Amino acid sequence: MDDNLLQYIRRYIDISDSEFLVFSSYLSTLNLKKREQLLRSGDICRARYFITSGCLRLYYIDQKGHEQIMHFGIENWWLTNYDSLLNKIPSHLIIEAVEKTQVLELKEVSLQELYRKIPKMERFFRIIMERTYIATQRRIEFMYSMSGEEIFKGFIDANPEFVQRIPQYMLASYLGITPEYLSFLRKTP
Amino acid sequence: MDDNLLQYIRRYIDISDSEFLVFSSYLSTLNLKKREQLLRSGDICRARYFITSGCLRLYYIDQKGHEQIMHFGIENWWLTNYDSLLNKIPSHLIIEAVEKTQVLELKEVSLQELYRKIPKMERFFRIIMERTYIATQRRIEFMYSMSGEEIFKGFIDANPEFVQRIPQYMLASYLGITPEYLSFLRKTP
DNA sequence: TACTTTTCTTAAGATATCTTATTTTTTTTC
DNA sequence: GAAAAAAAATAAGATATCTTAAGAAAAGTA
Repeated sequence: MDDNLLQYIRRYIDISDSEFLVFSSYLSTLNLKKREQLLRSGDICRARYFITSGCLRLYYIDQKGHEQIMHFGIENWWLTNYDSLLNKIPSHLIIEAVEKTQVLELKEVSLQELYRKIPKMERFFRIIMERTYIATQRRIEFMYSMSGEEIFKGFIDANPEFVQRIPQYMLASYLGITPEYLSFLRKTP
Repeated sequence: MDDNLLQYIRRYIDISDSEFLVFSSYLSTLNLKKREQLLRSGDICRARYFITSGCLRLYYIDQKGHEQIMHFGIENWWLTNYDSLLNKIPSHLIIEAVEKTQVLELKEVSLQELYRKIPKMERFFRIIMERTYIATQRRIEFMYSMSGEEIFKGFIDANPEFVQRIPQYMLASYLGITPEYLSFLRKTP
């Protein structure tokens, strides 16, 4: 379990076994049932979550009462509400398990302490942030330039296995179309 | 000029005058005329740009030949194509001056050297990245939950002075609507 | 000042996407 | 394994937004 994480970290920085042990000591494992929430609307987010198995979604409820999914997170992704976490403001985003999910929790206070103990973790999280940002940029570009139909077809082509894993109405929300329209698009060849 | 930058950096990290001098030595000042390009389509992006005055836009040309503006940058913002910069791939995004603009150029190779000399710059750019990401997240959320009309009205309410500064067709592109539709929305009360 | 280029407006017709409502299918729960 | 709940499909009508095309206004240039 933690071995997977070690490999993941070593993709980005050199870290000794002993340093990794220190890092690990700051993490706690959480097991979530389907639909269990890690972050509730109104609460201030206090931690980052590294997903070891399963799938999370980050979403909010809009004025019309509809769920809007901003992100999904799967194995080997970090997920949190950065705005709430770093600016210490109540979250209107919800983090919830789409399926049975296991995460490693890294509390933000612990992380600040960790930065002091092992300064190179600063580098690690810089790199993670850069990569997260790039992924988001690509997504914006994708959604800017295409119609709903192209977004939908492009997404299932690029992520066929993931599409199988989540309910269709969640995919629709993530892609920014209604479930009915998605259903309509599925039919058309 | 550089004093403004120093203040800006000290908002996020403690940095001594001498450390700042080292940092400054890695920067070069560039002056751009309106429409001059900092990054051309097809080139690999090699630097980050800190805008000291003026306005840049980051955009691409879509399949239909239309400009799609992903971002604007104004005073005290960093702008670059992170995907091209960090993954060393040719950029299809263009960075161009909307008006007469002055930037400080920080080459990526220099930055890697700087991280070694002054490790706390690692922290600085981590924080900048986090803030940049949060700004983008907020924007996605904004655009997800609203119609074109609401996006437009919300944006001019939030950024009245900026709206004055750029041509309307650029604003339309940034907001993801056609200039004709924007023009139509402006009339309706 | 006049000329050229760029930007903005207007309006009619076209279309992508949403709404609402109903039915069918699949999944969950007891 | 039956009942209940959740998810998906279907379809008709409504609407937000785009397309196209032309003319007006503004800005840049000689």
